[in-house]
Amino acid sequence: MSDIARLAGVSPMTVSRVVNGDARVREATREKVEKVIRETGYVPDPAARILARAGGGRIGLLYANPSNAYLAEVLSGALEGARSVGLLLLIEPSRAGAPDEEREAVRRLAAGGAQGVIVPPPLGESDATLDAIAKTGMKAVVLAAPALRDGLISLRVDDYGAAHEMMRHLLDLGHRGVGFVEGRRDQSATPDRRHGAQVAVDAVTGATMWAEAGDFTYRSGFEAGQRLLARTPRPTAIFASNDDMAAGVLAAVHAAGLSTPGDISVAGFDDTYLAASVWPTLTTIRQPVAEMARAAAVILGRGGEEDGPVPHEFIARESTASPSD
Amino acid sequence: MSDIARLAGVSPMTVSRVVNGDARVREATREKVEKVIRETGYVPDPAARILARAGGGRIGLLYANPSNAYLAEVLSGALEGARSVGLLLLIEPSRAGAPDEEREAVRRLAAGGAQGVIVPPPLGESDATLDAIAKTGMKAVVLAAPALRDGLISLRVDDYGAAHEMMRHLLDLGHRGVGFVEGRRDQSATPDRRHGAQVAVDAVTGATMWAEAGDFTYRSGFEAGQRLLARTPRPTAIFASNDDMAAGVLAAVHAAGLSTPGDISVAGFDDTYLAASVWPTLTTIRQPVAEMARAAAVILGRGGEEDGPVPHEFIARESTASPSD
DNA sequence: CTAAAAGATGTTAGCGCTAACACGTCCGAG
DNA sequence: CTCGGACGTGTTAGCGCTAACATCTTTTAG
Repeated sequence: MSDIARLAGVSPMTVSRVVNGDARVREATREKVEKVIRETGYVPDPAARILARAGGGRIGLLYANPSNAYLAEVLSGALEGARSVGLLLLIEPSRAGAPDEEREAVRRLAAGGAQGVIVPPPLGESDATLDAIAKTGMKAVVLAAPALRDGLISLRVDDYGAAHEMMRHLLDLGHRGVGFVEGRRDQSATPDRRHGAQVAVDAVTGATMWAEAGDFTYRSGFEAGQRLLARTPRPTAIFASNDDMAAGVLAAVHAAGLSTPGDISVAGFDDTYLAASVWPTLTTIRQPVAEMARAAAVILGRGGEEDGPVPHEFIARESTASPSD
Repeated sequence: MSDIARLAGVSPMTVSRVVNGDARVREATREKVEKVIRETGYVPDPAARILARAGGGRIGLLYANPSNAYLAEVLSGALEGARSVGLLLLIEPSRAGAPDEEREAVRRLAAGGAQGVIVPPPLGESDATLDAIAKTGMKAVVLAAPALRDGLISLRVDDYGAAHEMMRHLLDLGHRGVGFVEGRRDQSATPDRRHGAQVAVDAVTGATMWAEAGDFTYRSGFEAGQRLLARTPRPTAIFASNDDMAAGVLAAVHAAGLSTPGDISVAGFDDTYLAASVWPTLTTIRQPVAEMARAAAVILGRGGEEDGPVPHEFIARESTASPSD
């Protein structure tokens, strides 16, 4: 860094300011420094930055295995958000369902000097993690989960509204008997989604919704799909509360010798990688996960308190159509 | 750290020695210090360690979106491996297929002081990434890909052997007409797996293998499955060269009104999350991805040169059985 | 045209740790 | 004994950067 400073004819501190996007640097100076940086290919040393900020400027990202499908997006978003506000991202593996490990992960982040922590699902609804965070006094942003404790900031889509919208879509297509596959009972999005779907159905005379239990896995979707297809009258559409289960429902439909969307429309929720790769591709609700993670990093950095629902997006694909009769 | 030193009645340097397992510390002193560390829950600041070690002690992990399913495992493994040898892990998003971004990601790591880099698929077979790495002089360990350049260390399972073993399993069950779904042509595991399967088939008189193209996606598996099922005589088993495609094949089997494994056995490869979540669960080959990533970090840290195939594991689940006739 | 405010840059100190060397203290060989 | 070395521990300096404050320069108001 001092080399850069010398080459640009300024002090190291000014270089630091330029690198960190400090506003109080004259345009001419900034350009001079940036030019030298570009020419030399200088990149600041992350370790030194962390150290110098000692206690400040770091945030943590917890992650647990089950959030598999999200991880790449969460990571990218958080990394980018952290970079944009000049924060360092400490990444720490945790393990949902193993309270000791969850606590240890939080403790590590705190020991690492994180002032804030991003908590993706399913950790955001885990008492062990939440309590440990509260104890350290770190700020926390939970993703896709409600703010279960005071002081928590929640970034999530409006599950109720999104489910309502999806069910509305199915009803508008003309479906009157619709199956619904619920998610895990211990996640608060589950009742929200079901409720949204139910309210949409109740608003249409002659429409009925049959709900079946599920646990967000492909397999549970497959089984719930089989149960729904065995009903008389048979539903003409099935709305599963996540994509994995919707894929399972799709398999059940095919296994029953029926086609999608010809005989049965199928809808999912989340817009994970799976939604666009199964056949037919799934009509679903997109949660802007990367965007949420980026926002979380920015909130933790700037100390902002932006709460409230994140906008979701209805994604129409091939798996829904009007009933054939 | 100085707190620990004070509490234990020693100098900070001695604490450092204890933390780093330096041999020249009297047993009594070590115990005293360790006791204090345990009681206080002290965790050394990785950033400061790295910094003090002047430039050394950092490795990078590149990741590209498509490696979605692997990411969580690769990350956990790499993080743990890095921690175990006291390295700082720099994580850098890249984008396979965008040469400029790939080069930029590598450049960033090099500038960040990484002396080595872990390259998960599909970046390990990308010229842009590989050339950029060579230019920086960093050591590199590629995961699940061959060492396409001199000096590269490759950590991969024996694709040929594993495919041979899986096909052998199907033949042993009594299958004689077996479908095979290939992966993307630009990944070297593809011919290896096909070849392994082919050789196993050739060793059994009366056995035949029909290969279909695929590109590792669920959808391509579904389509290849449909083509294979349309053949006469129809295969009694289908071996797809990854789990996503195997799941697609499963869907095709069900769509054709057939059952698995009753009518058609299906086998996958990789043992991703999907393999255990579809119904029926997939017989597949497990690649110890987390283990490989951990090993990569350790190799880069210790400067070891351990090469050679990583042991894979044959996982028998529900999707394969003897043919019904 | 001057003084004070505002803006831009420099200086000093230190983040938490570890190399490198300096300093005891105890040992056994001569 | 007495000296060289082995051993255990402390001291000093500095890794590359940034907070906080100090200083210098420009602007603005009267």
